[in-house]
Amino acid sequence: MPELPEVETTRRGIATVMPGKVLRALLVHEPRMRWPIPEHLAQTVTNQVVQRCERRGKYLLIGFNAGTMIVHLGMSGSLRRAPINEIRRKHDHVEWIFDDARFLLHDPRRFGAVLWHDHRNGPVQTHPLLASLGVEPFDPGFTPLTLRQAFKDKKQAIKTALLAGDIVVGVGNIYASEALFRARINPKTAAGRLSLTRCTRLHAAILSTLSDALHSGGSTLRDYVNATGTPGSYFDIHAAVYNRAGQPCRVCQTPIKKIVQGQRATYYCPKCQAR
DNA sequence: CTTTAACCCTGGAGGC
DNA sequence: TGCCTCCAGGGTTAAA
Repeated sequence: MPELPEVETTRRGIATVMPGKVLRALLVHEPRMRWPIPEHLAQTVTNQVVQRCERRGKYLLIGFNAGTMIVHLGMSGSLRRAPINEIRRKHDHVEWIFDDARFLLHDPRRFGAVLWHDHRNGPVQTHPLLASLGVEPFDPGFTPLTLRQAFKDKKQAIKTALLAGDIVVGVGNIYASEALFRARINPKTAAGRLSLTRCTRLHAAILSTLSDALHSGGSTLRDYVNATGTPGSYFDIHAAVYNRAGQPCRVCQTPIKKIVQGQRATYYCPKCQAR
């Protein structure tokens, strides 16, 4: 469910509530996530004050004085505020309980994670899961040259290289296809063959795609929180190519193609993205 | 070192 | 209805 825009929207949601508050309880109803939720996590954080709510890539970082909770939403996760007395539903695996607020981690597929990084082991950024992540797309350090340098000598297809997250984070499967369409670059092009000109186009396309999606992501998340029925979905977003196989390109009417790269679906216009 | 593929898991959609 | 297969927005890990 979450790509970077929804994770960032989630972060903003918890950041307006959690910091400065005492976490009264952490209820772990299902510890079997991507990795087991540490057994002693609840007692470690109970009655500790949340200092900050940050994000690195698609990881949410809930900071305490003693350490940082690392939360990932995986493919199907959401972290939403819920009324204190609302009945917990199926797949609501973890609860954060404050005096006047409550948050539920809901994750049917359990690809998500809740981990703990003790600050005695150094800054959270040195955690193995975070240490080799690429630059944040909205960081000023992310430039066309970042891409050109990182792609240099790579034989990997550009789509796969983008998705790997070790060059720039936050470009998920939907937005990898969307950004390449905006940049008019064929997803199969070897990363190392991209000129600086095309890296500049791709850089701008990544920023505009993510920034557009951030607004949509925010609205789908609000729908999700308020939903009594089905949550908002990224499939509702006006995608140029994603999930549009066989349908006419919005620019040239050529049917959109679907291929598989690295076991993930890629969509592109064979005419607009000829190479 | 780079690149590829298997795998973790549930549920929804569509075919029969 | 039911049963089956396929597919899904992520990312780590082992193997080639």
